[in-house]
Amino acid sequence: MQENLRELLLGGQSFSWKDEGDGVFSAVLNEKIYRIKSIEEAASDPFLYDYFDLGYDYASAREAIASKDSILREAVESVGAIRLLHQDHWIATISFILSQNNNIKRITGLYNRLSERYGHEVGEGRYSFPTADELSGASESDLRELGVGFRAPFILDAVGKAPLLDTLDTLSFEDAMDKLQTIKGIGPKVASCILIFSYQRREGFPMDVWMKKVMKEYYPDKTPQYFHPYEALSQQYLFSWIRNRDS
DNA sequence: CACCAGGCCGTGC
DNA sequence: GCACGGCATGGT
Repeated sequence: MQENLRELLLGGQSFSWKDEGDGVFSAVLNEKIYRIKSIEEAASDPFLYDYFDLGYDYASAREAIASKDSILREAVESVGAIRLLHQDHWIATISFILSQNNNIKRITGLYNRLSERYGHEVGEGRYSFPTADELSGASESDLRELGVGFRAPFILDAVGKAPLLDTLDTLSFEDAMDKLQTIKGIGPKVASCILIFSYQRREGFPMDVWMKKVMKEYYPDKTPQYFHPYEALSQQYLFSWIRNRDS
């Protein structure tokens, strides 16, 4: 099945990637500028191998999901091959704090402004996303001037609690959810996105406005448990499917 | 002008 | 426990 690199990189899992045209996508990650045109190119790079979760058998997962019901089959066939990224904990946390009551285009803009203002240049005029330490120099009014709005105090709370992010790996999913939600601005939806897209917790099932629509319309009597053991990937397929169909 | 976007917080009941 | 208003900003 055809890899849908555009949906994977620009579809709301990550806000790090830029479309350079001609099928090329670039991002500043791991203190470097990465440029790729296909998933296959990532296999030879240890960082990207891990980032793109290349050790997981997505072909089998996709087939299992598509076989579950006709809606999921439609979603898988229309979206194509996508994955669940394995992003940096800190970057994912701030990214999804920025995402609340916001849209992907504007989230990406805020991500880039934070990088250019508080990150550091890695070459070619491209900037890394700021570390918690780099962001600790920002005041609430500084952040509001950048355009983050009411999320400014949430970002500052996350800066103070950044060490917490290194304590989640050994916890159960529910305990990790609870601990993440001790950071202001992180509720169930944002916490599950962070756990899926940064901690490889495939049992997460984020309920944003798009997924509420899908569940109400197509799964009125179902819970996320219905999609077990592919909650997160099923959710990502349904999210991409409905968003591309209705927007 | 209104309503929406990968929601959450604080308050009231 | 659940319902509801408020919240910054930019797009439609």
